[in-house]
Amino acid sequence: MPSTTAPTNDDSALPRATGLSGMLAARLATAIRAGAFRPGDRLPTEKQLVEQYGVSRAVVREAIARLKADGFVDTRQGAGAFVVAKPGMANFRIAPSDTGRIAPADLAHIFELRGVIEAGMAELAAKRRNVADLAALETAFARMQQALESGEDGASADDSFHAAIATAAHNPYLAQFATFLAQHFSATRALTWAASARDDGSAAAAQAEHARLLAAIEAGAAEEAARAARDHIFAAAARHGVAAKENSVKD
Amino acid sequence: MPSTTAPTNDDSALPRATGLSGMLAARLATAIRAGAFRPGDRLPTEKQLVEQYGVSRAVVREAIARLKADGFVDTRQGAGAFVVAKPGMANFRIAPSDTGRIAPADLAHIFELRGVIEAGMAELAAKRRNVADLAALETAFARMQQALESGEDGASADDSFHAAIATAAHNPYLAQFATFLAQHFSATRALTWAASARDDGSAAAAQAEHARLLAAIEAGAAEEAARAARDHIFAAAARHGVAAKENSVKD
DNA sequence: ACTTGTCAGCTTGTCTGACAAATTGCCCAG
DNA sequence: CTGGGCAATTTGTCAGACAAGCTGACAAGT
Repeated sequence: MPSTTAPTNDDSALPRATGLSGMLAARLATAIRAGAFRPGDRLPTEKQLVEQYGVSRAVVREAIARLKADGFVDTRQGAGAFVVAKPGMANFRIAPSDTGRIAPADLAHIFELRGVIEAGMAELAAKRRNVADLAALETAFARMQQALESGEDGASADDSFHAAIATAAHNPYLAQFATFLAQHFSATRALTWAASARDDGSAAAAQAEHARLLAAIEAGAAEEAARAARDHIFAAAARHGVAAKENSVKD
Repeated sequence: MPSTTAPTNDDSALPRATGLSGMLAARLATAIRAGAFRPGDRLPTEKQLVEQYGVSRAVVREAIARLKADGFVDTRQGAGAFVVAKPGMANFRIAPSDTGRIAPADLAHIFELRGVIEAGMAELAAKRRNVADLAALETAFARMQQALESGEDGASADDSFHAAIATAAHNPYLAQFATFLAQHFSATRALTWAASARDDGSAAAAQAEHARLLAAIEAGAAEEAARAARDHIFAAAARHGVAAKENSVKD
């Protein structure tokens, strides 16, 4: 077995997390998701975990604190740490905290979620935008246009454009969630505006979709804005090889 | 100033968190959000925090671990703890972790976000539902109908109905986010199906909206399903006194 | 027989002190 | 001026101890 860095076949081969406490937290989280601890069960005491994993109590406590922050367990002084009824529902994450990566097979679903959000946001933006919102939209659009013509990187202008739509929707929660989703697509946007993508027309196509979206918002056409935003997200997904799911009715 | 429970003017008046570490984490989180520490800044060392707040290093470390889990800071051994570029973007929360409560003024925005999600989900469900999905939808609808006629509590059937829509949309991320949002409205659903609401027709109205939504999904009418879902959420908001925001264009 | 009060053991929360590992800045030799 | 290396600083981990709170059993009383 000459392998030196490859993971071994024991169950300590799911690191991907930094430090002892991170690894222990990841192992406990996967154990909970795997069903080793049912909701309502009390997981081993700190002393037992110390003996079982050969680490200090500080590491165990920090690992459990992370599970607590992730909404997997809830601790009560004197009683113990208990698995909550609905694990992972305290906050919403895209990538599981134990792996830290997005499965490529799930990209289509995430694009779809983003399409729903962007469509709803564009619809509200078309209804509620004021003069300041329109000015911000046009400024970002002009910056993208200049980047497109000069061949520069328009990724930051792209961010500004979508952020301006979020602002124009006048719903902080919607905007926060949209930016939360958007940050997981920074690599995608970088690809769209990369110099290599200038030749195949990716950036130009994206800008055309932006123009349609901007026009709809300026005109106050809510439904057209929603369609334009969703088409834009789906086109972006297609540009990066993420196949949109079929919408056939099966009955 | 006879007030006894009103918050005092010192900065130690934001408990709502359990334990010393929780309070310290809340204070640091609010300090970061207030701008006392800019993104990229290094916050005080553990020793300084120990001296400043009069707690042990274990408490300080646990508080910082919480901020790290919430995505506010990032620690590097030997260097210190640094505020991340975009605080609070590692995961999505409805209620700020330092207060734990939802501001009533924000309820309208949250209802709107839920309306966007439920509409998009219903639209997808109308396109993709299969026979099993339809069976689950009709079962949940029948349970709600029976609860309505017998005067029982139909909250759990209501949950099942919306969960069936999420399943029929065939997008796990969309479903997870929908259930994540829905759990913040358990009190709302309980009110709808409470015995006191049976007389004013709240439950009957909700069930009528459910019927329209179910019919649209069964017919595969995507846009009608989206409208029905959104109207249902907005009607639910109106039933609980949350005024929907005006949609007038201001330019 | 049932209730109630007490208590001992266990578990988490906090404190203290120490050492290991990693980073940073500075000094100094070249 | 440049580069290496050293020392101070800082986070990560370990170990032991006590405080605070919970649980179950047991004894006393009704």
